[in-house]
Amino acid sequence: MNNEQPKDFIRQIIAGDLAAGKNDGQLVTRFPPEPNGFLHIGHAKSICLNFGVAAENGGTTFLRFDDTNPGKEREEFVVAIMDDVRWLGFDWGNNLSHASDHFERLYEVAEALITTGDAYVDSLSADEIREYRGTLKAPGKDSPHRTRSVADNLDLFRRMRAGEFADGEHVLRARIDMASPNINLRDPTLYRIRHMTHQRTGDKWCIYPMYDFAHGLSDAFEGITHSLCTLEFEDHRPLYDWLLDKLDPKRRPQQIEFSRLNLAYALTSKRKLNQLVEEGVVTGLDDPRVASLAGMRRRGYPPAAVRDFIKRVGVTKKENLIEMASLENCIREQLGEEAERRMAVMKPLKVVLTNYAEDGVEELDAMNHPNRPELGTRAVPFCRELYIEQDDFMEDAPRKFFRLKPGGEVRLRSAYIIRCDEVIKDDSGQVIELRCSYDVDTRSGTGSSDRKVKGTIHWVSARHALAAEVRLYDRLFTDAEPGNADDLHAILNPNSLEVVDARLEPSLSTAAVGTAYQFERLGYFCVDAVDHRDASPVFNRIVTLRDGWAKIEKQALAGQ
RNA sequence: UGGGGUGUAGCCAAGUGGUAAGGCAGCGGGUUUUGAUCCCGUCAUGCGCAGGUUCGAAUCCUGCCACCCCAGCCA
Repeated sequence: MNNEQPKDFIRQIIAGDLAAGKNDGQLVTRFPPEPNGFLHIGHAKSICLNFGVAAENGGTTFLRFDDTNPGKEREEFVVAIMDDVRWLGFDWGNNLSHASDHFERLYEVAEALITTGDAYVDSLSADEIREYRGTLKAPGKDSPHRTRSVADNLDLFRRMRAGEFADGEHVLRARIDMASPNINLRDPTLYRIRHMTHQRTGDKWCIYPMYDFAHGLSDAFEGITHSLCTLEFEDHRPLYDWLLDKLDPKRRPQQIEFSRLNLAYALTSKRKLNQLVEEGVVTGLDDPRVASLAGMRRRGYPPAAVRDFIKRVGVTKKENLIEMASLENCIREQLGEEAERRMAVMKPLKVVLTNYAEDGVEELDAMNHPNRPELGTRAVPFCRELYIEQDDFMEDAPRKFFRLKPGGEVRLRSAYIIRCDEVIKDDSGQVIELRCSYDVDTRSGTGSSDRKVKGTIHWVSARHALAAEVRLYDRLFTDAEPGNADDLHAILNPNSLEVVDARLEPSLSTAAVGTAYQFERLGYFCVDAVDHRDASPVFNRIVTLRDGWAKIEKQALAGQ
């Protein structure tokens, strides 16, 4: 993995500002989520950008909760978001803030704007305000209340704060230009009345600042130098700057916009996700099949892989739609590097080695990582009865099938070469057991035989293996069409969760919880396992299942 | 002629007047104790289109086209 951070246009601007000594050579950024839901992969871009660019330049980053709209925001999301940011590997230190921390100061600025004639209380209804605003092509017209005196405005605004009015009766507006071609400048609303309990300030306030008012000012209060946000706020920048002009802070933050990250087929819509939860299709917003950061964490995605993905995607102002394959490559690459390997058989097929001693048991040395000997080895028990993967045996195998077939040979990973001598079936013709013989001279690592066979498969000892109920999550839930799925049920993959009765290598005991895990042969999918002995989760990590992903991807594409 | 943005390969993305980086995907080959990994090769006579300036243009100029965002008392 290349650790050099490419210089995108934002990093170039910042490097230039720093070199020019702007902001006294300081760099302060912020990641400002509204605590109204879980963070998803798209947020990772903003997190990595804001925290990343600050860390690279010795700057600091605030984690600021934009909690200006009570009723939509909850403490539970605040906690989840902090967990996610930490998981991604970033630390805000003491720089944790909330827009609500600034409510008093924001109110003071509002009064000051009233005093200078830059803001006024409007008493039009929401519908009337919309009408007066005009349209995209036609200018708006002044509200009849636009000319209220400073004294009246101040009086009304104070009474708004005091709770004398009902929701919607009045609103505080900036006095800018009702004919501006930029609709955001047509006297934007600064404060609205909301008789609601705020998750942090309780019932102290019944008027709440709007995003545009609170955000720019919070940036200024916190000494933010570079306020990085997404493209849809480009039209808000003139308003952001208008506010700063009025406030005239010693350090003036600069808003810079970049395009948000869109992951093809990833389901990130809050509405759809909540529907999945309500219908019990997923266990929650942190279900391993959901593209939330919490889901990815449970799924076993290494945070370093997500960071690498964000780095590869880059930062531009271009609308984008990143292919899932790009993310998957980062995950696979990171896991391939860091994950220790263990063997587990998802769909067991019994194998009996007819020439192996009845009571014989030996401990074979297996490498924990095929390319990193420094990660050591572990002992894997081997005996007369084994389990292999049902898929690793084919009775009528095509020419190019390299795994086990009648009369054929295959190597058992870290063990011996075996030959399939006899196939045993039940009454229905189902293969239930294979009688095989092993070649004692081919024990792994002995070098006593240079015999080579084309195929290698994984296995577990039937006597020692842990029986486990394993839930296989083979992919993230996706939209049938990027960002446009009306029928939620049409986008669900019925095979996205499969429960199998698996057999695990003994070293995958409860002690292995949290151990990165990977099957080598396949691509990857997520596994949740429950050890039957104590019913606790044994591991929850990525397994490769490349073919499965490829297949399903095609299915989703064909479904359009 | 509302305003603001963006166009480089299937998907991202460098490039800032000197002759199109890199990654993903794909394709071809080699190694391999899991058909994985790894390695090697290949993949834009071309930069939305059309003109123009220049010895030289993805980069500069002109005109056009396409797509995205904005009319919350959401963020």
